[in-house]
Amino acid sequence: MALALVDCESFYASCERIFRPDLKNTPIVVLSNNDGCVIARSTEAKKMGIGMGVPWFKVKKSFLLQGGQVFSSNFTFYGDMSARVMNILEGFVPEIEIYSIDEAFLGMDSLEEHYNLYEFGCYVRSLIKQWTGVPVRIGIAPTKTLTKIALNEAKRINVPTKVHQISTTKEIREALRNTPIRDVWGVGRRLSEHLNQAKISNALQLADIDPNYIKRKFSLVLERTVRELRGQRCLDIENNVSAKKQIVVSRSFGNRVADLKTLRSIVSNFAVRASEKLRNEKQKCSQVSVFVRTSPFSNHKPQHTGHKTMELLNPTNDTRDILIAAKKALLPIFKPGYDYAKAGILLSRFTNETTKQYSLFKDPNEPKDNSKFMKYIDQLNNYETQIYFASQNTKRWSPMKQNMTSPKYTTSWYELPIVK
DNA sequence: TCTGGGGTCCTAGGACCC
DNA sequence: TCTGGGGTCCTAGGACCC
Repeated sequence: MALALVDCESFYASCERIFRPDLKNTPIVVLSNNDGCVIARSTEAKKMGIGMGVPWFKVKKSFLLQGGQVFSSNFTFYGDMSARVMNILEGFVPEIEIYSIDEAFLGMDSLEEHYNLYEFGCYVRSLIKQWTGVPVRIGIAPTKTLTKIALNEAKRINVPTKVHQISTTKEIREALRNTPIRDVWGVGRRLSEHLNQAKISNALQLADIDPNYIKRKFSLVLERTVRELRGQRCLDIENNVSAKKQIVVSRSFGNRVADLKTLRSIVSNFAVRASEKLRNEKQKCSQVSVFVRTSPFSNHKPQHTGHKTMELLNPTNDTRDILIAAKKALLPIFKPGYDYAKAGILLSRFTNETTKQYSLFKDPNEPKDNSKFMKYIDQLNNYETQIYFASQNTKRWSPMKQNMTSPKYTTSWYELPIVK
């Protein structure tokens, strides 16, 4: 019984290096929207002590002085590189779950009798490196939670191939003993605090507790984690991509926004984008929520957060309906006199696009289904034209600051790398 | 000055029913 | 003085993930 976890090393930072061989040993960090936080670090940057999620302004000076290279996030590019890696993996295994942009679980049960899994992992790793330039690490173990532990162990004992398998009880217990409780998949900040209070500080101690006791004292979720650590598979490979249950579009602003008019145009932009995503998913929603909030970090200033959910009588994915609902929701939560730092829209309560639920109180004047109109707009927007709705802010999508973005090397004809 | 964005699952407790 | 019991459904919020 074995699963594998393939994890792209420092993914965004590695992507930035692919078309910039001159940056081979240079420390690299990639920043979040607005160039706010550090969200990816190359090994060199990690060694310099740059933490995950630290505000960029706090480390900027020393990082750059030491010769570091910084990039704003270029998600279009990372998404494309991710698809290439996943594509290769799909060709090698019967079962795959793409877990995030830089991770995938592989089902290895059927390969086990024909292959040496460790060698198989090394082979896949070298192919991915050769074909995409992305370095990956592979952990192999009986359960998902243990594959994460295997990766941790590989790092601790510094496995040069970056591929590591733990399968015997001895290997597993040794790896568990060396994993701090906080590094266990499913144990976050709060849980690790509670567990530490109960004198449970490493994964082995957690694994040795009766799962039933854990369920009573903590939760069903942690019980599953314990069983997984003991080698009992509770989480399977989920290869049918299940439909989304909610869609969120939100941003922090580069500059604070205090007036309703500006805020409304920003929220309109979010609504338009969220509706596009919804149509892409072939779903309709019947709930639209909007939220706004001031910056929790400016605690000397008056704070306000507001959120409001609108129910729609008929499920829709028409931008016009969603825009109306979003603007209605914004009105009661906006209060003048506050400097807003972030806003967002959340669509939920999805139904399939093709099923139509008629309202008991159907308005006889309600227009006929005009989904063709939105399809047409989507088509236009996919090319060079850009159709806007009147309430949108057409100058900037959201008031964001970002100016260190690398080219869209692989997704734009105009930005293809040039070989000289 | 400057602190990300987008998701999932679980659960306690409220609303409601008979 | 004393004010049922048991069930379902829904939702907001918490915790976690990358």
